[in-house]
Amino acid sequence: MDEESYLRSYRKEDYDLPLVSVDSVLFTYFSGALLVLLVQRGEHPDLGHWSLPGGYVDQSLDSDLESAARRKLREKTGVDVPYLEQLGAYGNQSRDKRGWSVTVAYAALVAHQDCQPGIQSVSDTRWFSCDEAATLELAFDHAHLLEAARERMRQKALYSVLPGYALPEEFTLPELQRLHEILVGGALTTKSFRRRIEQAGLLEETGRKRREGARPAMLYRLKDRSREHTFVRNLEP
Amino acid sequence: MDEESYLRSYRKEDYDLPLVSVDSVLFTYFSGALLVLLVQRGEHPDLGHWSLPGGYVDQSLDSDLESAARRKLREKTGVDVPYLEQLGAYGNQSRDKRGWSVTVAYAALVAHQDCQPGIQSVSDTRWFSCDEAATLELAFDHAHLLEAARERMRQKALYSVLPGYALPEEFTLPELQRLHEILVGGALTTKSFRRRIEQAGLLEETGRKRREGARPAMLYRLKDRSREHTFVRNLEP
DNA sequence: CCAATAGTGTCTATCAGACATTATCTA
DNA sequence: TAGATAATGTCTGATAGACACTATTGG
Repeated sequence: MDEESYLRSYRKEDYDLPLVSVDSVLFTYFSGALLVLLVQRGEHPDLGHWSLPGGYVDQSLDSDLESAARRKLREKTGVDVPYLEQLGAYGNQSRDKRGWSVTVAYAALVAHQDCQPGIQSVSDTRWFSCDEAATLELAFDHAHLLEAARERMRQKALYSVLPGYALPEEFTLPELQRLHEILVGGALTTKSFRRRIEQAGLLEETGRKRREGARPAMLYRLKDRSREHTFVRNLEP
Repeated sequence: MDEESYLRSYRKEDYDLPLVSVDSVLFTYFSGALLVLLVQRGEHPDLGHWSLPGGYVDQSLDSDLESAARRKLREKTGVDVPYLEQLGAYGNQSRDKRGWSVTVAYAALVAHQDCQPGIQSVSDTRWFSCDEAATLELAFDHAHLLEAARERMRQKALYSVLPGYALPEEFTLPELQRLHEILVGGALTTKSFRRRIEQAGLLEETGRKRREGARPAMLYRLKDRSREHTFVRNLEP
């Protein structure tokens, strides 16, 4: 039999396939806290529980896994997130009561202000402080995914400036440092934090300043290179 | 409707599900070269092409994704690999001619000698030098997965001693360094390489020595901590 | 002895941590 | 001016790179 006939005769229905979903842990930073977006489930299973934004891959809508994750986030936030990174696939026979299932998890970052309008229009969706979210009984294994995303971001905070994508386009260095400190779970030394960012040339001064404390702080923008840059040495945790 | 009735009435058949497979990039080191295990496809699609060891998740045999990957590797090598790490999920509508499909890719390491008997008993499976494999027309998107695994291992070689799992239980430091150098794609400085391994206490002397060149080299074993340890600073690429 | 590979001593360069200091604002 | 936050200067410490050196083998 040649390949063409094989493909014509191939019937997916003959196989018992796992369910496939995508789920995203979308973080943002707002008024001094790390927030994560949760959606209240309106359907079984785990009806009423809070869960990560996500759902089944739709073969007609999604050309690949990342598009599926982006689509789900767009449906809940109204915007395309500026940073999305795959965490990994989690699949086993027990994580979904409906049967053997696989979810492909993503970690994502967005500026709070950019998606506030979109979120407020969807009543089942809201930001939780990350700490509070960790205490909730999330649907499926989403507590585990949240934990994994949190740990991934902690690492990123030690060797990159990626967390900056959770801030508005213009932000101050003290702001960025506080965000990194929350992710890392401890204080960072200002001097080291700033020195390496400057030396690597990852930020662009806007020229403007903003006052939060006493002295106004310079506003910066992420340069495109920031997305890929990693420092060869980690900061102390 | 309560959850129980929902689950009773839920029929997976009502949904169009993607195909789900696992594929592993199994590396080893033998006589100065990095090798990767390939399997010649005996079925459509891509009949006759070389491919990564893997296949569909079997819901009755596999309790989770990693078990599925381990099972497939066991079928081809006869052994349980000592190191297996998820690379990520790759899913889209075009990677498999049979339709929308997802593969969960793993990178794995094994000592060449440990699985030689198992491999020689399976005629469709053999080691290729990694460089040669990269030039083949592999099935599906396996060339891409191989590339991703290679890059992941390159990084590991810069900040860990994980590549050691591709060596026999007892190995010499020059051997380990040569392996790291192949992964990194360039020379490493012996002094730095050895110093950091010693300082972190990642290896255990066996007391025995082995001669390859002139002076015999001390034999070492990986300590368990090696699996998790990462250096805070990368070696120069 | 030489050639070859294994392994070390030691200096320098780089970059993070510590911590004092200066700068710029409000009240 | 005091108090607060922003930002920098400068020293120290850790660790990687460079490179010369010693060690151990066979021929």
